[in-house]
Amino acid sequence: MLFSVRFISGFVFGAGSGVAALKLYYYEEQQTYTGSSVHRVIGRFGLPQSGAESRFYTNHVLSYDQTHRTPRWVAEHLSSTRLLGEANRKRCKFRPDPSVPELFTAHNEDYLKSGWSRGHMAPAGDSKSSEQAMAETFYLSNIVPQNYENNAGFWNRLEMYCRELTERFSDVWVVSGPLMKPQITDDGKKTVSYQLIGKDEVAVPTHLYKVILAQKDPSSDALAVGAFVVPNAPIGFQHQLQEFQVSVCDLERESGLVFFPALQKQQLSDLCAVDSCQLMDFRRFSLYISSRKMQSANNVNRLEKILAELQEAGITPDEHLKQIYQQRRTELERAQEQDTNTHT
DNA sequence: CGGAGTCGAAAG
DNA sequence: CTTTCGACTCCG
Repeated sequence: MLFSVRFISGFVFGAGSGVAALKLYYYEEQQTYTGSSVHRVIGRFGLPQSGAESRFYTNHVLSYDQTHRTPRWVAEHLSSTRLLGEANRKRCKFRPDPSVPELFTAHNEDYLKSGWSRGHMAPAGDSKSSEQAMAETFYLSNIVPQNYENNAGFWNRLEMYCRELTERFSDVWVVSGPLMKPQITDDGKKTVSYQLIGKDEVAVPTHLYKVILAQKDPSSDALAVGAFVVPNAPIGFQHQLQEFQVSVCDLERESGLVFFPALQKQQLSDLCAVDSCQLMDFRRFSLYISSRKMQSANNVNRLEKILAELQEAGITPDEHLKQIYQQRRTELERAQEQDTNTHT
């Protein structure tokens, strides 16, 4: 069998930023020829293209689904050092991926007021290492319609857990994506049903999946893997991550994808047997969210309100939060002092 | 006047 | 951390 693969280089200019030209390399759809003349004739005017080729960005790789206007999978590599950085999502914005043809791209209008939020597959929080890397995670090629509570809650905590794994594993690989699971209808028929939103008819997944592969240290080949399928719906703190664990094999059959195909799977251990698979509990999560809110508070009133709401929820601040509170308070008071001075 | 873009506030 | 939304600006 003979593979004819043409190497294409495309230049795409990041709209708005107007600075760096992003250079994307990608393979044109692979076309296989048997060498027989009949197949050359069938392909005389080219064979159909699905646009599913791997797309490479600064800190993630994805395959796009032109039918659903979402990614089908998004792959990342996480490590403690690669998570460092100062890139800020405040300077990023959701936008169509300039490398996706207009005919197949989603737009912000599809999501706004749709009842669904724009959920990152490669999280922005994994790309703090550079503004460019983070900006690319905001391309709609990396986004799926996601239940807001799920996005800000359970899925958010799952993403935090992936980052936390880099404290105990030297290297972590994550593949995330949407899933359309069939339901059994009243008449007993297995049926796939999903909503389409906006003018571009972006497909709302019934579930989201995440496959996590973790390596203890670079020298050993001790690998652990876990696959999780999470409903695209609110999931409360009473639920454990393990409740959503599935075998990689089952997920592969459901998704039609083979994950980490270069891996010797029989050498793998179960991630949840080697690690805790415990997401942040309500208290820790609330404390963390409050700390982030305090750091972005612009006045002392807001600062007080965050503290009050926390105690309203029955949570007493720990020392770490108290420290952040005090630091931010003195910062704000000092700024206010300066402000009044300049205005007198 | 209305669309587009930027900014900051608020909420899970 | 994860978002949405409204107020504001600019401009044809």
